[in-house]
Amino acid sequence: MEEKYTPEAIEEKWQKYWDASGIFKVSEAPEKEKYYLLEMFPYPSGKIHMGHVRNYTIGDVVARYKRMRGFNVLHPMGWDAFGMPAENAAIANDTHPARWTYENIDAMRDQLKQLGFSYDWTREIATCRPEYYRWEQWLFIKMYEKGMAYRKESFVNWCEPCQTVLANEQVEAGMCWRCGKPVRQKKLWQWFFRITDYAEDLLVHCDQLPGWPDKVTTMQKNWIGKSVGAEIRFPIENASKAISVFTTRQDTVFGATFMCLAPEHPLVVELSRRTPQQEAIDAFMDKMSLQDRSAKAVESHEKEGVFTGAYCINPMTGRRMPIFAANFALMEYGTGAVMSVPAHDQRDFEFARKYNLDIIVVVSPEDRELDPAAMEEAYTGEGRMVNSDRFNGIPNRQALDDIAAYLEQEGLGKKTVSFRLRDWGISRQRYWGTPIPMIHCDRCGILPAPEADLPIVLPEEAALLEGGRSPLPELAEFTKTTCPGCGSPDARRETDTMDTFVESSWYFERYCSPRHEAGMFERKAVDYWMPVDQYIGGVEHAILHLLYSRYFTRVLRDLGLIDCKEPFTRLLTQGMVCKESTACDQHGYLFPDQVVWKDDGPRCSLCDGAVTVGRVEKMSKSKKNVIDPGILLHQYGADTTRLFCLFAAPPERDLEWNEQGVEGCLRFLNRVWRLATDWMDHIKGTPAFGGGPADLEPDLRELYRKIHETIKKVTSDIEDRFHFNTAISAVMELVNFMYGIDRGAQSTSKAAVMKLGLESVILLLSPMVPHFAEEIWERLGNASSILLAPWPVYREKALVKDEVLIVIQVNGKLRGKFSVDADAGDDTIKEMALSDEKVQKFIEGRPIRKVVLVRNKLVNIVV
RNA sequence: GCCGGGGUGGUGAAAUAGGUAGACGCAGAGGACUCAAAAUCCUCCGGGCGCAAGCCCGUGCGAGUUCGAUUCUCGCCCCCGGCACCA
Repeated sequence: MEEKYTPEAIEEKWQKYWDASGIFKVSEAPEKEKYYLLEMFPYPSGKIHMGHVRNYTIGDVVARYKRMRGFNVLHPMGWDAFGMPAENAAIANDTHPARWTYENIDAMRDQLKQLGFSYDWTREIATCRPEYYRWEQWLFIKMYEKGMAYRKESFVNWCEPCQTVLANEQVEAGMCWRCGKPVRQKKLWQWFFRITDYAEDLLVHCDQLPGWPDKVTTMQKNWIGKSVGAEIRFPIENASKAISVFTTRQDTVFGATFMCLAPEHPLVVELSRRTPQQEAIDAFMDKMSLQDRSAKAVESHEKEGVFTGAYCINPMTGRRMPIFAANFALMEYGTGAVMSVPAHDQRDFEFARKYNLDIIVVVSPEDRELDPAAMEEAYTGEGRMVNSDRFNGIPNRQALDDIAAYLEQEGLGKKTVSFRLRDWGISRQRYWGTPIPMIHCDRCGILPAPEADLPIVLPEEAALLEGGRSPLPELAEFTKTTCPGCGSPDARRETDTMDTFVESSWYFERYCSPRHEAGMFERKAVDYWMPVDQYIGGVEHAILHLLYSRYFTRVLRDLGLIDCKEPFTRLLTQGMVCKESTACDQHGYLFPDQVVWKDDGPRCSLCDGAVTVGRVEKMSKSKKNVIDPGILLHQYGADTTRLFCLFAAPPERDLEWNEQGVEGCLRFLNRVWRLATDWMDHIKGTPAFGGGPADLEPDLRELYRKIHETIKKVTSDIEDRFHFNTAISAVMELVNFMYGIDRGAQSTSKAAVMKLGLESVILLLSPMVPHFAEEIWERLGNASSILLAPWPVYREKALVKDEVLIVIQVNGKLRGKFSVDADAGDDTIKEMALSDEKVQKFIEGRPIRKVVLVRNKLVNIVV
């Protein structure tokens, strides 16, 4: 083994071998323990980016590791292939979404293969293929039949000039990103999934996902947002109707002095008719239709409202309460109406001050008296009830229950729970998505397409219309159909397509039997593989994708299609890949290779102008702070690229890209290569040392222990917490140690221990740098692939140390250290610490108050 | 704004259950090898004071709990992710 490490040749060789041997192809093997490892599938945007490389490298290490531990590992890959970017690219490059998507998939598959990932490529899926979405349509119909899918009116961003619905992303500062004109809120009939039926269940099981990071379950719980309170009816003055509100503060109902309705609330317009406020309300509604109504925007807007001209009656006090339309009230939450208690709610307080509305204190703190006129903010703390008739004097916490019970008893309201979670709107007025398999008939209404007609194929050759409009509504060959109810030839197909989150909510189940044609999946395959044992992906999906997937898994279970309830047993959310951005005055943002780093600072390679270095942020095309993995692969090879992704930071942390760090990784691989080369002749025929420490002379015993310590460290770093960076560090330490072993004086035992060391290094690194490991493994004389070798095990006996290092502190500060026999008694250690020369100096003349002893670690002397 | 996370040397990071802060890399400095360079190998590398032994300071900022805090608690500052039609 003389020659240099040449990644290109080695990587191609082993990729071919893996491919030809079909070693990553798996099937159900009930006698073997299964392990389903899944990484979030990519959107086929054109090229692999560093975020993908990182995500899939992490996954591949775990997959290969588990395989070496004897598991039957399912590790599939596919494409989240529907979505808006294909439409945007089609418009920008005068191509077609389907063509663009399929070309991207081919390019990206090649890149993934170059990285040497251990996928079972025979299971590849693309969600834009009819074979896939056919079952999504089938499921939609099942859900419709069970009442889990329904239609209601809701708002969309509408651009009048483009005649299109816009995604939130396509609205920039209230304007359309294509034509720059204002965007309006428009009401449309749309399809929804009744996810709120599962709100409680999804919430409760957040606490039964021990393999998930707490931060993710916390975010999900907050997203579901359960609150316990009461629904109270406020009769409208001079009308037979009442306004229903949801509140968690029914204890403050005696302090409610006005009512706020969401602008979208149907009563707003109704109540203002034929009142002097009619015009003001119309103007307000006009303004609101131009305002961004997302929660984010609503929270940050200046609170404003308009009197509707109508009043309602506080059912507890009989007080006349003006009814307002207010921009901070959300139609989607509770009932879309808020009983306003300005004394005890900050938002209501600000609103009352602004519009000069009455403030009545009903909860009084123990330590002071509240004066409504002098208050500077709402009092939201606890206290005793005042101005609340029969409830006066009791603690407000108790009043929560008492008042709820009273309301119920008097028929004025009832105890209830409310969720922040809303039903999942899945309708998209877009072309590049799964057609919703419904049919509109003038006579029969809305009916599902007959199952035999599935899939309802998206016409792939259709072209987008101007402004990015979906061609489907105007495509007669698509829309024209026969009504399955009455046979009328004038029925029309639904032209909305589904949210792409729908495809990604069940793809992990489809992977279990991806070519199954008789149903969504083959029962025995899903039963064997599901749930996913380890799911890995970006933290940006912590809420929506994961919640929708959990929901879908419940739906499938309730439809009797699968057994499993939670789809992902363990979850790892990885951080983003970041890099500083660079820009020059003339050319704006610059790609990293457009910047020349000179002595007087960075310069633009195009104009030689000065370059400003921006902050480190997520790699994105728009900021041009991207590293093309393709170039990296070419320059350093897959193994070095993979190693750097793993070494630079632990997975959950953001990773800052640094070119020099990559070179360090290549250097390390070269170092291992050289170590193997240097020792090859000595160790090739020798079996790895299998004895115990007692069989070795002291200097080899140390190497022997180091090897076992490394195996233990690497194993627990991978198994328990996926901290590959520290695992790699540990191997580096072992390699550094092995470099210190003298090659001059040879002995059989030395060769045997070195063989053990080198084999361990290669085996421990093999999930991370698989091509490199295969090559050295082969050169060490092994006839079969390293993939078939078992993961190394450490011996507890090998780790035992004769002596331990004890640190001495005086008042918590480090003052000395000494070595002692591992089995020395506490008193001996204390004595040794106290008699230490340096320590003496610090305790001299001061009485010893306490001596703290931590076994095998430290002695702290308190004086 | 709300929810969640993060902040440690010149730099990426480590310290797994409150116990030696900075492992392992990168960059840098010095040396060896070389005609020379590259590669490689060896040594040094948080700040201040000191000839030295050593002492003091130091994990975003301020307080607290503790014999002992990067780690726990409270308050603040800055950065990042999500906020329902980007995926």
